[in-house]
Amino acid sequence: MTNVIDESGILAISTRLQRLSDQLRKDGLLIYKANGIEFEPKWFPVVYTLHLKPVLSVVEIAGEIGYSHPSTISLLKELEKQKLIRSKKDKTDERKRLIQLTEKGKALINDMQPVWNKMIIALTALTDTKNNLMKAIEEVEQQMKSFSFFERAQQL
Amino acid sequence: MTNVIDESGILAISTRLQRLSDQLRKDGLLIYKANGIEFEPKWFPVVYTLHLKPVLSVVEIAGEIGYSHPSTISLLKELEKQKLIRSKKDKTDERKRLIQLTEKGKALINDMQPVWNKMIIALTALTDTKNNLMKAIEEVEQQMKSFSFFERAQQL
DNA sequence: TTTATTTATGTAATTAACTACGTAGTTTTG
DNA sequence: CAAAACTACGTAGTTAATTACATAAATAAA
Repeated sequence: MTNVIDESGILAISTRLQRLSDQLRKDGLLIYKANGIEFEPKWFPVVYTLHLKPVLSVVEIAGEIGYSHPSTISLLKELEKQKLIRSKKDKTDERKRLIQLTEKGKALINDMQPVWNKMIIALTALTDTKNNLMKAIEEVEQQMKSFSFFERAQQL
Repeated sequence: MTNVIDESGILAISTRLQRLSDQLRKDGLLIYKANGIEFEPKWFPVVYTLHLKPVLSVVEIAGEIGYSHPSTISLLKELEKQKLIRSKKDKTDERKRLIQLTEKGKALINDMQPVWNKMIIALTALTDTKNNLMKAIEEVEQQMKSFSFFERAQQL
């Protein structure tokens, strides 16, 4: 811990969060690879969403994963190239593209289950410290919902 | 809380961290603006580092803030364009560029102090919940140092 | 039933980080 | 002390997200 940012305290919290996120994502990729799974961590939100809700439009997926719709479209393009998802027009609303997992996609999820389980165990061990990271995130999001960082700072 | 990602638990922790980081950074920008300060949150690590250690080379700054040196160079270019920093060649080592704050940079830091204080208060209030976010981050980084996410998952 | 508004999707340009590579000094080694 | 290895910096290209804009279909309103 010799560096300034680690010592600059809470002002650098955004940087710290991002760094932690990146590290976890990088390790995630390594874990999939080491287990012979061809899957990128950034695909997880879309694939997991379609696993739980099998047929959704582009905007619905974007809403579920909390990304903008253009970001979602580009993820969907990658997943389509991998043949993990496919899409069809909604017959009752011609604007909508309905997305679903392909058989290959469903099979991959099946193969990934044991890896996801390992990840859950490892992440739980990693974050189950005196101050639980997942709970801390949830608590802060809750706090922000009632009163954002901006509002709090302006009120002073 | 209707969306899937918020409910998918710890597997989506990297996405959650990133989202929180983005939100805080966006609000940070708004706070600077609302206080009449022309400053971008992404400059904070470099500027704060130079505030504490007044003369550093490019690679030293990169090390302090935990970024790659090309990322650091591009931040330095922006700060130089804003005339907040300047650089000179190290006479004992011709490869090195030594960076320092300009008078304008130092004055800006002075003007920002009250804003930083507001931010510290707001962030502290926001994150001082049952599970303290800053402490949680530090604890997880400590955990990862002895035994990474990848290592933990592979060992199972 | 036109017209206006909203919604769904898509494209283009931008941003903020990265890795990979190249070059020029500096240091180490045979 | 010449060659090899290392270090510092810079550029180019990539990535994963964004915002802004455009278009077409559906819905609401005049």
